Amino acid sequence: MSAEFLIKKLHAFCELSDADKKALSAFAERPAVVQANEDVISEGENPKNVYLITKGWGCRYKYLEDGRRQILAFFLPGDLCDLNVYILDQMDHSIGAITTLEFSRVPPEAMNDLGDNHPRVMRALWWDTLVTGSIQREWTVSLGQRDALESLAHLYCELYLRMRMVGLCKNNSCHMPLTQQHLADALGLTPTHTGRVVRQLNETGIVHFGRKVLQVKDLRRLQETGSFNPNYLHHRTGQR
Amino acid sequence: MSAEFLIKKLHAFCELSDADKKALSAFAERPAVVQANEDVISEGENPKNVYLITKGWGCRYKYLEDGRRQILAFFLPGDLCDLNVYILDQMDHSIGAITTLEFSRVPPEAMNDLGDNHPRVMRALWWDTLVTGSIQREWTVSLGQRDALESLAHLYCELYLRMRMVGLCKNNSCHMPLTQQHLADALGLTPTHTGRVVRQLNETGIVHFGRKVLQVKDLRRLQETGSFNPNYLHHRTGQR
DNA sequence: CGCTATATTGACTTTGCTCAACCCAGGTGG
DNA sequence: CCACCTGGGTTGAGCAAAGTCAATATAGCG
Repeated sequence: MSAEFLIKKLHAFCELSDADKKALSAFAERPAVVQANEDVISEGENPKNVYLITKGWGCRYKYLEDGRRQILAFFLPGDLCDLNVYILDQMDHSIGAITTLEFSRVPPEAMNDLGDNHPRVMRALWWDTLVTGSIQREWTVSLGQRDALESLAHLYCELYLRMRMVGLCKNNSCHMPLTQQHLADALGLTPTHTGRVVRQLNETGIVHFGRKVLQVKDLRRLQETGSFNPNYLHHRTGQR
Repeated sequence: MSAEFLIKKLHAFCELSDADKKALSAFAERPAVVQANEDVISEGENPKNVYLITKGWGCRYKYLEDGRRQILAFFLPGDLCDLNVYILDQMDHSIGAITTLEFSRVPPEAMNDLGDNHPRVMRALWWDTLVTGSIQREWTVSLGQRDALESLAHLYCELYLRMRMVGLCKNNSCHMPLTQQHLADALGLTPTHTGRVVRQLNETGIVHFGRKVLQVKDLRRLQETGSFNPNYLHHRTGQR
């Protein structure tokens, strides 16, 4: 039942029936695996499926000609990539694995089928897609307006709440297998400066990141530090 | 026939039949108007329609608590906002007018109808939505990786090509009713620095922006300056 | 145990920010 | 038709945030 994380996440939007859940579970049969640093699909390839991440962390990213890289989004278990991307001829960015990554390919027919027979689920998936777009816009805000410390705090909030939504937090902590290089590529900073800012935030005592674990000691203050407003995640209960 | 710009744009994706075009034209009946600096819809409101911009320029934007503003995207004639946004309870950002703005509200029923009776058009609209997402990601890349000069050149390219797609360029020039404040809010810079960079780019002779007109004298070199690769616009003919 | 990744530190540079003064063009009203 | 006003644009000096580069430390992992 490896669609469990997706099902858990969609619960933040609406209740699903058992039949709904069963239909979603069918998505996650025969998972594929890629190793860390390999691509699920690369820029320029023709996308033929929707991808459902069932285990591990991944990211969207894009290189410029001269080697600069921007990470555009992180993928967590339960994340779905681009509901109808197969309309396009080629990917304009890549999707890569950060850890060993397990995922399923959902063919367009399966999506159509879901649309015909489980409209409530389809609606929930569209909700998820809209939230993904909203997260992308919030990254634009971070990169444009927030300074390094705020941006990092904001990213911590996003990832912590998303992990919590799929039930992957315990004791105010969650796994976060990112290097400072990953954070730097996501935040548009250099690894050196990212390191300084990570330390600076650790020293506040509000949060601690190290050894692949993010521990949020004071979520309220972390949100303040990152000028984080959870409304953009469109969680039914308001997500705090 | 104020859906003409949308129809022209969709041509970059596929051919549409006369029946298809007629169905789209129905979208643009009874246009509404807002004045410059007013909102089409504001953050927090419940979105009930899809909006089609038929005339003028607008933008998506978002304020932080302390008054910093980030412009998230520019809207040009022919642009459609958020195909199924009415799934959400409230807007997580605002859509505002830059000039006097003419737009139509397309109700969900009209969208469903289009999906049922004109699948090719629906597919074209989804293409447009995917391109909009791709543009959003490219802004993330600009803000994260490109310096001020590159970012501005990249934005010039985007806006110029988008205006050209809807037939609003003449003699390598197009109308661009943006102040340096708008550019600054979009690029994550201060107006002062934006002004310096605008002048700097004008002085290269590659492009000229002033008095609300953007003149592209050497598109190839402008693209190089902005490390601009048009593939992300997913134009059928490759868009140069 | 040693190798490679990752992370840390320090000195110096650069890009873009701040703030304040000033200028200019175009629209308004006398 | 001209004077004024206002919003936008420009200039300059000093400053801060983040970048660069290189050396060093540390930590997982085989």
